[in-house]
Amino acid sequence: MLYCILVIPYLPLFYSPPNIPTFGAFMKELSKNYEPAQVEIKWNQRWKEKGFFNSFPDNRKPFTVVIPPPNVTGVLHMGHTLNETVQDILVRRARMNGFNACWVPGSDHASIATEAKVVNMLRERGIDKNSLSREEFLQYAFEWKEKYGSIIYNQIEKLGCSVDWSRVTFTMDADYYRAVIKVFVDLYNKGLIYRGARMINWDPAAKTALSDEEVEYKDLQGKLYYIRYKLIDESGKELANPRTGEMGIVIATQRPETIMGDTAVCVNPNDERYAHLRNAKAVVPLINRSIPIIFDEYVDPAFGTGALKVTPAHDINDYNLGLKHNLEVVDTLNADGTLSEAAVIFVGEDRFSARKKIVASLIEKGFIVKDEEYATRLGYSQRTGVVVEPRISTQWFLKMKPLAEPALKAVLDGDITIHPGDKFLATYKYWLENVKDWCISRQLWWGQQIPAWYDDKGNVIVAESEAEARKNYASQFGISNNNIQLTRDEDVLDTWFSSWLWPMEVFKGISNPGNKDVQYYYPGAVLVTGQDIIFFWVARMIMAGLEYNKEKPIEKAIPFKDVYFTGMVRDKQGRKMSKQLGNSPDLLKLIDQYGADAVRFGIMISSPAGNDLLFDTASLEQGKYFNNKLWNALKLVKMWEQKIDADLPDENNFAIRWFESRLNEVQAEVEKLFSEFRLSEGLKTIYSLVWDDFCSWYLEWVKPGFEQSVSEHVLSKTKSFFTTLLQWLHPYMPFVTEEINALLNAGSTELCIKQFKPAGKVDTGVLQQGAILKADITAIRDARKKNDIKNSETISFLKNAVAQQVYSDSPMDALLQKQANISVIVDNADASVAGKERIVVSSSDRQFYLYIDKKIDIAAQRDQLEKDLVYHQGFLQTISKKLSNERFVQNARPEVVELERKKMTDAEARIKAIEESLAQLAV
RNA sequence: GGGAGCAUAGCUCAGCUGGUUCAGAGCAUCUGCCUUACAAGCAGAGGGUCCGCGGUUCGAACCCGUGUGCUCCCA
Repeated sequence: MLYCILVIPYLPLFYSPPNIPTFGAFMKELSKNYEPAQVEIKWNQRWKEKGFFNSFPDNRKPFTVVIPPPNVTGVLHMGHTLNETVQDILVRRARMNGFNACWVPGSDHASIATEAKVVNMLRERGIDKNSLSREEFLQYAFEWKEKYGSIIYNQIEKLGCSVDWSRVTFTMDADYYRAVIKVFVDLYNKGLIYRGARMINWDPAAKTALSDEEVEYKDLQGKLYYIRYKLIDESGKELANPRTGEMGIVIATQRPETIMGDTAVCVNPNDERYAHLRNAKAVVPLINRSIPIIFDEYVDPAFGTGALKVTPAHDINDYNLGLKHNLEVVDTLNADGTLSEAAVIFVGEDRFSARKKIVASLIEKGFIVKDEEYATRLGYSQRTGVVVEPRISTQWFLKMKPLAEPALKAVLDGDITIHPGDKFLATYKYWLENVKDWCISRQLWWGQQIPAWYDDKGNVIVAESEAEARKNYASQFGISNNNIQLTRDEDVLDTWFSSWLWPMEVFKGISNPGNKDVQYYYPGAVLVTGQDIIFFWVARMIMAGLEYNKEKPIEKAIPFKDVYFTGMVRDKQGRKMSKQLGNSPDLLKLIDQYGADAVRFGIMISSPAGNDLLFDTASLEQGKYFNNKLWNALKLVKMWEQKIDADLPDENNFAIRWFESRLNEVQAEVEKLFSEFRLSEGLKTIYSLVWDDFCSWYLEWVKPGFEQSVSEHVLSKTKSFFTTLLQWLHPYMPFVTEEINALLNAGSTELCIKQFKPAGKVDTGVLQQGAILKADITAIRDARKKNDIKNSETISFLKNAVAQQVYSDSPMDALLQKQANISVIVDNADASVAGKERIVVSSSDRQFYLYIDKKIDIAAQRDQLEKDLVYHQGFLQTISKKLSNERFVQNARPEVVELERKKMTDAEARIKAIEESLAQLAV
């Protein structure tokens, strides 16, 4: 016994005949499971060597996509992964559809975020930014960019993105820089850019202005302090309220630390409580400054005490009141958020600690009447996370109205289509209709320096270079060039002021207008981006595109034809991915673990257009399993190559005709889904076609029995079907498909450039037959399972008349027998049936009888059949009720009525069949 | 405060112009299988008051109103 057990497993190795590889040998050639790591490196190299993704203008139609340039500050997160995957799918598909596809990669200098990181890096190295010159600082910043930019580019490549690396662009490249400056000067000369003092959002950590869009509001619980201000009349005598006898006036504020900036107290002119205050003055507590009482209907008498302290330097509404009433502006804060000299007390103290101290001394001196909890809202800097400080400052602005109007029109007229439109069109429209001027200056060094020069009197000259500025200044002011002292504006431009030129300037459309590339590639086909930057970026690109291509027809002026918004990637629990939560996975680790194709699959399968997706590695696992399924199908087909028998009769014609029609049918479906940008559904459709139709049905149908041969025709057809499936799948999963294709069809064209063929004809007849066959096989397998008949067990078999009719097609009949493992066909009179139990299997109106030796549970069968009968009778009843309803027959569309009639006859046939079966059971 | 969206199986979601072989998919669950491509697999199964209420209609997951719960955007 022991001897046998030890020896038998080794026998096949010794006895394998020559020339026919054993399964063992075969396994050596093709690994047990698909192993992505080496395959991905290999194909990335080969694609690059052959330059498949480098695009040059030619006479094909272009398909241009510009990557939303990731910030150089870090690494790609899952949101990028989704974006890049979607773009790659569209670009690869276009390339395979005859377009000259060009996908331009690049990155964004992200001024605030990057500068903050560089400053931190310097601090860690013990260098203070303020000790550096601008040029020195920029050198460090470029060093940073080289390091992190390359990390991002590496990730893009690892993911399999088919970008044209020869066109990689960075928003601080020399040409790009010139383009931004050129646009600034141009818009200034057109009167669209102006400089003005405004209340702006100030980031005290980054010490820069922010645009409205860079501020995020959070609800929180604040405190409202009621503070009593002393009142005095013109002679300096303290005033009491004549009606109540109360001294002074009580004011409610959330920000007691700003009282030193108060320059008035405002009350409503109709508020009788304060009618006695004309010509009176209030005295600011702690610093004893007297300020006027002003009267304005802006104040709501019902809110708080009906008296408002006015601090023009620190609140936009107060600022406007100040303008109206000609108030002094006292700015009590420094740029870094500490109290300034103007505050008189607590100078140099941070605003939040100053608040505590001021509250303490107000309490101590008896100024605070009470405090109460108050639900409020604070603005936070999107970049540094600190509370934004409203601040009066001189900044550069871009007038938006004239730019917004055409940008809105282009979308409303359908020149640009937003996907999914129902969701984001309204948002886009609302923003553009209510757009405010764009604050474009930033108090930073990392970015394009504003090309404005000032003389000592504050006169400003805007020009593309200092030389030109001097020349213009000289001619404007009549001074000889040599005597001019000009200083350049210290500030740089908002990052979005450079990235709004992206679709043009990646082709040097601004720095070298009308060049061959921009003429060919502009406008882009589709822009893929996150919905969160619809205002920051998308709307502004449309504005820039229209502004700088005014002479062209609209379809040539827009920066892209379609905009596809992806949703946000959240974690399994639906939380946003963030560094603080640590719930954002490392892309490279995921690729190591699952393979790039599986990552792409996982993120796409769970990503309905425009909806947020909950990222779960379970879907990546599904992708990995799918890779493996493809790999194993390859192994099966490769094995058949060793088993060809040219003389074999072709009995698999039915399976081949059926699958061919399925392919053509699904191709049309997939094309429609793509035209609607429903990429996730497209993948699902192909996935199920591969796994279910191809692997579970077709391959099983044509698979030769153990140690049997396969015909040349079946093999070549199967390979061609498989290749087509790989080709469709390629845009989603480029590596595994390319690899399998190469192994399946040695020396063939690479999939990434192989052109799609138009869909062939669909034979609906054979599709219907296939559906019937599948249903019947499943029904018989189910019956076997329910009656505990092993698949290997031989059964005798009889069909009713309807089934006999359906299975008069003999190849189809052969497949039914093969797949249901039926070996003996009997007729009613057959002697072999005598004494056997009979199981009734009904599938629609077809009935199959299985004869077996063992006892079966007739009662259970009867129960099941009776349940079916009741259901179908009920069904029939509702349909006949519907059809006997005159209003239905009159109002419904004819084809609907026809369908109902068909349903009725089908139900009748089904009921008849079930009744027959029940009668048979009774025998 | 203003606006938009969502609610369907245990989970994540499809469900196009309203038409009971239309309540569906994937994952998860249960059952049986190591069948020479695949146990990362095969074969089968169960599972839902389509958020509540009212209305329109011959007919509602789908249209309208309303309530509840959640999400996002803007101030």
